Amino acid sequence: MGIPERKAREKEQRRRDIIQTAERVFLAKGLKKATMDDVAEAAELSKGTLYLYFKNKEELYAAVILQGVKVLRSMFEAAVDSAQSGIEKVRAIGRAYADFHKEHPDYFDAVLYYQTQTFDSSGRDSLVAACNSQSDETIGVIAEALKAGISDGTIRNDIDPSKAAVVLWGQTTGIMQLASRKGNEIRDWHHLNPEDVISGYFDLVEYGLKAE
Amino acid sequence: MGIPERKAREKEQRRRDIIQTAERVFLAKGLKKATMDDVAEAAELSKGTLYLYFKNKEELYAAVILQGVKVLRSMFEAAVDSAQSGIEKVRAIGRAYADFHKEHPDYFDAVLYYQTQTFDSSGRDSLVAACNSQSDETIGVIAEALKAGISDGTIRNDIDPSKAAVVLWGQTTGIMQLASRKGNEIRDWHHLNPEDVISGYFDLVEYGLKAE
DNA sequence: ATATTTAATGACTAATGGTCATTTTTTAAA
DNA sequence: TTTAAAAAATGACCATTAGTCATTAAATAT
Repeated sequence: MGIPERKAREKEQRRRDIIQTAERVFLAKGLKKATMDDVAEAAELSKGTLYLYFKNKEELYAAVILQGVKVLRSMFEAAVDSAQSGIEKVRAIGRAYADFHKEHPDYFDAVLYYQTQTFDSSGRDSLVAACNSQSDETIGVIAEALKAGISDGTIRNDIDPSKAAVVLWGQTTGIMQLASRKGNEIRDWHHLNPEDVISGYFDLVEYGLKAE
Repeated sequence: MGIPERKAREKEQRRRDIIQTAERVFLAKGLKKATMDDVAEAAELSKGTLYLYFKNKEELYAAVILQGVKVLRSMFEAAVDSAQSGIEKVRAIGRAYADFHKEHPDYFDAVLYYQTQTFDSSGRDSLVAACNSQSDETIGVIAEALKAGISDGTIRNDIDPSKAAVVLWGQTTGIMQLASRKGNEIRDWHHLNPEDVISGYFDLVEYGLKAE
């Protein structure tokens, strides 16, 4: 009885194909502007078929977001590996986030979209759940850097690495969002360069974490 | 020639009425779910008339957002006045943001929407520009608190109050956004209470700013 | 060769932001 | 007061698009 297995494989493959096409279309036209018809045409399938494989448009968004979060996580990991001391690792992570924004603006927008939304009742095997899992791991990378810093004495030992990792994740996203969305306002109203705001943020974080 | 003046007054009044109605409708149904037809019906006007007074739906959103930002700013001001030392003022602002989220969740969502969007070519007299102005003043309140802290010696004097105010605004928004949108994930994946994350954040900020 | 199950289709619906020719109301002129 | 011109308001209409479902096509089993 190898036929059911083969069919399951084919179905899974088709699903993957759709995701890949959707990612191309969404990143090219922007999450909001790309329509399901666009995706269907690019995938050389009817729109109805898309809905056989994905509950709705948001599920397809989630697939793109997932790729973005994965890229971000891997950049964080590379950053951690590139630095020696714990405090340097943390700063490297910050720089990695800024690089991510610069090098992958589309993915950045996707990840920001994920951060902004509340996805209700995300089935356990859904793509949204996978995004949550990736986010968790990403925060885990931060936590590891903090722990390394506490071990090597470059980060004060009275902070809770797990909690601080979540805090850093949230506040850094806030800063990147501000720089990305309100860069012009920052310049016009506050006469500040967004880059300077970001580096000022890094300085403040470092000061808040550093031992001694 | 008093007629043009009277007509201008009436037009302005009608505009105000529409804004007030729109605010009621948007806050009741949620920004996304409320339709222009809803607003038109509530305002006892035809939909076409709405578009005589506002360019599009986003302009009406902006009116609601403006109210929200005004409330937030006034809460910040009250917080600053309630505290003595500079560092206490900063913490009070943080608490005020958390209270704003709790007491005015609809306005909080509106402000968050504003923070997330990039409004292109916002005419100088538009509501979006007014939001920008309010944001500017809100950040100004933070900057004043920081300056007070530097003066009274409770905040270290090597920070740039203007820059740090923007940084605080951005990162605090990020934390509030995380707590608001990903509270469940924080609980499920990291076994942390969002409230604890927020207070942990406040602690970290205080440590980063405090003198001595 | 036929029946059954599975996969795919695309015409259709519903919702909604936005428009515009037409109507109503107000003001100015005769 | 009557009529013409200007301003304000209307709502039927359009375009877009997410999502559905009866129908068709393809694959599999009998």
